[in-house]
Amino acid sequence: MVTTRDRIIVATNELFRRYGYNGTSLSQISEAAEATTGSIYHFFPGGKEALGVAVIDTTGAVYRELFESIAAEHPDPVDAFENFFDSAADVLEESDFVDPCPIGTIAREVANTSEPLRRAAERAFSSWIASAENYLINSDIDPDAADDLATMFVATVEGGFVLSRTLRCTDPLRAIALHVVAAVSAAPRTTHATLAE
Amino acid sequence: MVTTRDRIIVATNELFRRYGYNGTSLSQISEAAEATTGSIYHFFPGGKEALGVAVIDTTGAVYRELFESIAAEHPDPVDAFENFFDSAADVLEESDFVDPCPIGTIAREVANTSEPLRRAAERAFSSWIASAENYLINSDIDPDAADDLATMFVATVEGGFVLSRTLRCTDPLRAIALHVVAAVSAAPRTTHATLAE
DNA sequence: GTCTATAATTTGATAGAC
DNA sequence: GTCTATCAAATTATAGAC
Repeated sequence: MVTTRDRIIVATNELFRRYGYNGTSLSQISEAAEATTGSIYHFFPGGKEALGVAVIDTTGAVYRELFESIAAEHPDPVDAFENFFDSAADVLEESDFVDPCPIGTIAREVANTSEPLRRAAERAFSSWIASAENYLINSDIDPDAADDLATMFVATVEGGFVLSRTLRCTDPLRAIALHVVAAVSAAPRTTHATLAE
Repeated sequence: MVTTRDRIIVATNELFRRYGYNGTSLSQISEAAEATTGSIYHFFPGGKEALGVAVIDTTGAVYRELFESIAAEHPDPVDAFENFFDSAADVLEESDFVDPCPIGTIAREVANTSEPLRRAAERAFSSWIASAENYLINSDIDPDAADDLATMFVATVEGGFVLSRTLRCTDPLRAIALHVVAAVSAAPRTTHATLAE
């Protein structure tokens, strides 16, 4: 069942992807969500800022789960990261280069003006890094290397989105994918004790 | 001689770094630049958008020149990239995590609403990639590898800024630097014909 | 080139009926 | 929970004197 609250969050997410946080007005949200400002303030008494936090938390979890579902289908991390970047490039192109995710944009807009929003973005980024790190360790990448690798992965996703979206071309995203994959390939593996020892 | 036009551009750049494009008002700019709105419109008849384009073009050139001056001092690309990321991390920390550069933020805010601003950001990114590629080729990196490497460099800078600024910690930037440096080290070199042949 | 004054619109947010 | 009406403040931009 789609509640009014859900409709507001989904519509706001779509608007933030296109216009960012400061570029989206409550009247736009009201219209797109088919909910009056009274309704918006009923569900989000904290106003636009509280709504923004809810959008970031929701979208952050969706993207973490997307990564984890791709990871679950690809035991080899090289395959998983290749697949993730390929999918991201396809989605970007099909959407006519609308940002796939509003979190990075909002993070940059409000990092110096809203602690609640900044901390929501921090939660999202940290959860992605932790998820990627966990997957890498379970795929026998050395734990000491996994953290840096996961951090670099999230950074390149963010950087790739900005470049590809601004240049309106998926080449940057695909060039970056090659290097992330190379870094994963080159990473030291966990050495397991064998039965023969 | 510092002209009024210069003052407006510098002040706007500082405000955009902190609050983004949509988060900065003309009244803030007027106050920070010590110039009335009449003056702002005198120098930028196209209003806020035209001023934004001027800011992006100016800052884009400044950062390209910064990279080129670091490159000129370090013949070995590994040293150059290491130095660049180290400096960036230091600057970010010293400024209490204010964005060092407004271009990526503006690019994400307006990519779907202002073609003049989007194209200005595209010019800046492309000039950085071209500059890094040119330097890599002159440092005997294989030209086929140099383009992808330069693209990845710019993407990781952008991604590293978002992560480190949002997490208020330079670790991401430093983790990323390690991987960029590793990618440069692993890149194929140009094989030169020698006199002995 | 710089100034003040102001137009026209939109912003985020609230009050109170139903 | 949803609605309409409305507030005060801020927004970009312009006009015209100096």
